[in-house]
Amino acid sequence: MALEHAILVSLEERAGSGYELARRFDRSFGFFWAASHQQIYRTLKRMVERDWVTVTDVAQEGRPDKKVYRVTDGGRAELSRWLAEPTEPVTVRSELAVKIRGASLGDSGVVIEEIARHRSHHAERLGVYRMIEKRDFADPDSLRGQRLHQYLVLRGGIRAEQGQLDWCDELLDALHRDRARGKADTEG
Amino acid sequence: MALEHAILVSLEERAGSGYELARRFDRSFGFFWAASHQQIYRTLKRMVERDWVTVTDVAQEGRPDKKVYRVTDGGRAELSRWLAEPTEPVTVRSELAVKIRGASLGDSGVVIEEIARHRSHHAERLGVYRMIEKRDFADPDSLRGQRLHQYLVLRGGIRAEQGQLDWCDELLDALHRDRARGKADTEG
DNA sequence: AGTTGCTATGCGCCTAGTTGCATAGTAACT
DNA sequence: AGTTACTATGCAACTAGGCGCATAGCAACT
Repeated sequence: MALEHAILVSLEERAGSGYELARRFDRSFGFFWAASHQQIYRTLKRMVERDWVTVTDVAQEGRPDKKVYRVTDGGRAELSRWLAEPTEPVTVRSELAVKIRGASLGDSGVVIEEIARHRSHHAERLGVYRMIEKRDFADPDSLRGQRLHQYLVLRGGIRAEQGQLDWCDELLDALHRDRARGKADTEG
Repeated sequence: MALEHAILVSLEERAGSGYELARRFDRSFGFFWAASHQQIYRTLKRMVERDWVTVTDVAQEGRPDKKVYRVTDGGRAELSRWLAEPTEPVTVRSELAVKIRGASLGDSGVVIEEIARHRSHHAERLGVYRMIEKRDFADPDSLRGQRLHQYLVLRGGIRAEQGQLDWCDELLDALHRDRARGKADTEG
């Protein structure tokens, strides 16, 4: 699993608390890896036990104390080990695809509505990603190192959302035409 | 979760045993939903308890007896209910993306090798899907109903694999150029 | 007689992840 | 004084899924 490793990467870039990590996972890191705060706190606890990170209590003004986590040498070693280890390519697991296969057996109208809902979702995500691309990475050819890597991950998100969006359009077009033909058959 | 619903859809199209379902999930259904035989047997057992399917022992010649599962009215009702229920769009969860972000902190060479490995994987899957598309769906405009839905799901698989492949190419190109620039800096 | 391979079913343990709930300080608004 | 919102942490129970292992009939080959 990669949540631990995603946390190691994030903490290497900048030390922080569980709460801060959760916010990072909501934003840039969450482009490709969602994690709830419960998961993050539990994982951090385990990582402390394994000596991959250390924790320091930090008093704050005007807000509750926080625990700042920092990567140890052991954590860096684990990250190197994991980077060199092959991982399985993602298996696509699409509930929407199951629903499309099920459309023959039920009301295809509700499936079409569902696809439209997914289309909106992906269009919105894509809009956010495109905005970030334009705002933060105006000159991609000049990027290097960490900044380049951030850009490339964003590109992956853009490609994934664009792909889903295009598929939704293909689905809606084909299913609408199929319905129209079915109606013509009944009437004619 | 959709494994139960994927099984319902598959069994509605044709009744079968756990073993047969496992093979279907290895083939067409597995384009978008992988499931091990252990998972399928366990899920079928639960589905019998819920009266979504019935089971009949069938003696066979030259091979072990099998248990054939059939969808009940209750199962069909559940499938309808689920089809109408909104599902969350898939959150992309890419270990490869985590590794790219980690490349700044470790050996970018091993990350490039990993991307190349993923590229091969996606190229191979895409090849299989394209072959099926050409062989089984030569005239997509004429498709209707169940056959159309099968084709549309395959199209989703093609789009997903093509997207991953293109991203891998973009990654390899950018990371190679970044390395070459770094080398030029050291030498110059 | 032994091995390999396909068909066929299933259990037990573990990890990862989700859901719901609980606590608590501070600030700003009503 | 009460509500809402943000910061900050965490547990308990549950579900899904993966990994390893076990059993067993039959066929074909060695």
